[in-house]
Amino acid sequence: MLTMSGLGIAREFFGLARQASTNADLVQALACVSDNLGFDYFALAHHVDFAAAGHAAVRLHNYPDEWVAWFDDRRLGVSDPVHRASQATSIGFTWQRVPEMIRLTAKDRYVLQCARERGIGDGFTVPAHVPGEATGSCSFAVEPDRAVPVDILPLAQLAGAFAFEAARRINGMRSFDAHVPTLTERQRDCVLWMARGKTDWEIARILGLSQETVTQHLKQARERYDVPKRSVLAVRALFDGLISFSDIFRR
Amino acid sequence: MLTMSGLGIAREFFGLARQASTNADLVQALACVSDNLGFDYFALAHHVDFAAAGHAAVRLHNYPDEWVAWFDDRRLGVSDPVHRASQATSIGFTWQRVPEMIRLTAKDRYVLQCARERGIGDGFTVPAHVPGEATGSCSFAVEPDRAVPVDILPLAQLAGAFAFEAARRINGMRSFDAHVPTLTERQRDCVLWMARGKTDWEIARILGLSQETVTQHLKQARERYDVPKRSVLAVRALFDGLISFSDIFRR
DNA sequence: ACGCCTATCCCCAGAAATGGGGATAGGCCG
DNA sequence: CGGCCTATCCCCATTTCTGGGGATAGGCGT
Repeated sequence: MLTMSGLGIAREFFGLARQASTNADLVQALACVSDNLGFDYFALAHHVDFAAAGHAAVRLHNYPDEWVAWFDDRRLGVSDPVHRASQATSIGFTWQRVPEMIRLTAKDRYVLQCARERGIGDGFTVPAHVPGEATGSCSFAVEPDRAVPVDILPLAQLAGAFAFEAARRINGMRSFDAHVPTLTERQRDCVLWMARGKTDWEIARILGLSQETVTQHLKQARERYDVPKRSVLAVRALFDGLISFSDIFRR
Repeated sequence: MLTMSGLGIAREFFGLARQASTNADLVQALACVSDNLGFDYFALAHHVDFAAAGHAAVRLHNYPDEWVAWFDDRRLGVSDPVHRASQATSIGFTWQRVPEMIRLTAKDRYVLQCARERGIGDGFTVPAHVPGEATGSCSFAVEPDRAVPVDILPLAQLAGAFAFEAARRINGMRSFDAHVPTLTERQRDCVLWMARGKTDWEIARILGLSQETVTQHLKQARERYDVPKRSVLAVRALFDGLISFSDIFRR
């Protein structure tokens, strides 16, 4: 449809992706950019067992039905070698490089071989990960007899990243009805140390309080969030940004 | 506008970043691209308390010394609002959008104000996250009286992403010791229901297992992640993308 | 001064989780 | 085939958490 070249393709795609308000819009935009960049297929997906958790995950693609059925039958969403490799890098990679990135098992090689037999040759995958959300990626692929257009890979990198973010926006990955309880400083401190795996007694030592006081703070924090267990308290506190993964993992 | 000169800048930078074998090389390349894109500053960093965990983290920048000293004094590596916001998205964002992305505290506003007073105005931050590694980002900033060059932000997005990956390569972040444990299907199921606040007994009812089996699955999951408490297990499973907030909150 | 929030401390009983030790059965892979 | 992983079940003792009930003290605003 559109004749685009170089960054013109990119500019056009960003406009489409930004305006897309439905997954159908995004599929159309991806099909367009994928075609213009010289690819045969695109696939934007969360790395989940799609059959089991379909409603919470996004998957947009124009892969052959036969391949998708085969993929889902074997529940490859999380164990697919390309998906696994995409968890080892922050930018896009061609599938030729997968063996350098992860240890391929016999099963992985079998998966790649089967993909080839079903029309999927080489490809380029842009990983996308947001802490607290399912890992995902946006891939562009060519048929077995064709080569990945290496010259435009930076553009594919951009398109993949923008497309994934558009998918997050469209599918409300971050939307959340307000009602965010406020915790006191001490309650937050206790929640943070709790999320780090400390017992009430240990938190008491760390903060210089009595064990009873820490228990009380966490009890009140649970009450404010109206959750029954500290594991949910940690999750909710993370989701609301009360504490962050960096907070928890820093030493 | 995305101009041919913009594309030229990008091409040149990718070459430099790919060839860079030391952090000094990368700093030089970043300074060059930052300048050419119309920014005054760049900062590529892991979101950690740099003073405390400097050896394991990367930080390359050309910020004013005064600002960095102020930043480190307050250990803002993890709580800096821009860093926190970068954990809520998969692509770059201008700092003006931070208030839409996270809840700003009074302290956050103070931090942003102080940055302004120390020569840092608006900016554009590209998040970079690899499961199992510290979150990080690559930012480009302008002085308070200048505007972020919005037209070239896609190029900044690309440059930031490539620069971060180059930093990972140069600093050997691709170590396999940051392993993400694999859980079995059942273990994952149990972790998910646990993160939703269910007791072992309840999970057993839900999954049609005995309470002992659920206890066992969660025990083994904790062992694989080498964590002592289910709250940490929930946090780690979230961080690694094994389960997601959408999984937990969907009903 | 009074109400409200916060932080701190205390007690108790019962439920739940943790950390050991086991066993059986099926599937997959070399 | 024999070893390894997985899923399922079971027992035990101890620790930890949860959900009730309290108390004292300071700060803050009206």
